[in-house]
Amino acid sequence: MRIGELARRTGVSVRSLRYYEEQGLLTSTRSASGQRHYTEDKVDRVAFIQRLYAAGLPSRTIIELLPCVDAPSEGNSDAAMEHMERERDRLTGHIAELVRTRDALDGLIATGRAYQQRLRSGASV
Amino acid sequence: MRIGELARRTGVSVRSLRYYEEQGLLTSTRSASGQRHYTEDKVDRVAFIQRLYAAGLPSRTIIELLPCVDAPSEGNSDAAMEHMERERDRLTGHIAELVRTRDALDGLIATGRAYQQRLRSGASV
DNA sequence: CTAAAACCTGACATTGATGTGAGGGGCAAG
DNA sequence: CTTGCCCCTCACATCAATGTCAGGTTTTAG
Repeated sequence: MRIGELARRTGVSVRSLRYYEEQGLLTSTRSASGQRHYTEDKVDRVAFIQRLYAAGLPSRTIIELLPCVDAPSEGNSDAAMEHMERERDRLTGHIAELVRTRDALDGLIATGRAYQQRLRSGASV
Repeated sequence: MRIGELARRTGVSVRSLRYYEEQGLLTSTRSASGQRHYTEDKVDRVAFIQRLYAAGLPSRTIIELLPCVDAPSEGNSDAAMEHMERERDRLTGHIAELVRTRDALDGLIATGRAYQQRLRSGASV
């Protein structure tokens, strides 16, 4: 498929797809005229890249990890393994923090709802 | 306390504290000579701001939410409540995504470990 | 064949949080 | 008084991902 279709199917902008390629995260074959062509599996890869981005991994890190995805257990250096574990732990900590923040938001929301409830039931300010 | 101490105690750079103030997220009293002075409770506020930032809320959003923190249930407009609920939901979705990503990383790590195990036990490539 | 739609490269713009540096006060200790 | 450290403002730099525009080629549909 060409870049437009990949963009449509992944919800990622054409610009970003070219950027991923520039960063070495995504590969494509080129037609004689220079147009990029992608295989079906690139859809999943783009989705995965997006998730890593969303997880806050910088592309530098993603570049290190992708070989492990491409060739699971082929040349996974100890360094790469350690890097993955570090990122996993970082992510775990980050998740915990987000959960705390969400709980704080929930608390605020509950307080606010209770107040609105009181208002509606006729209490004056 | 002055800005340097607040920075030290929160682990946030002096630059960032001034930026928070510029964004209306943090207040300070000024001494005659113009130096910022903070009360003890600002330590917690800065920590909270940092967590909201870490949760990916842009300062625009944080500005909307902070009044609800400052005066719980006082003038919480419906709009602010809705905004908080939206952010809470967004956060929930984001957390779920991060968990998925972490699980994917875990999978890669497990695969890699198994491979290294095989290597160590004498299998050749 | 032609027009529209999609693609190409390259470059500059943007956003948000933060770094950094210049140039200048404020204040305590020696 | 001077040295050193902390503070002030202003302004420009940075980083990463993405947007956007320009000028040009390719593909597709009619």
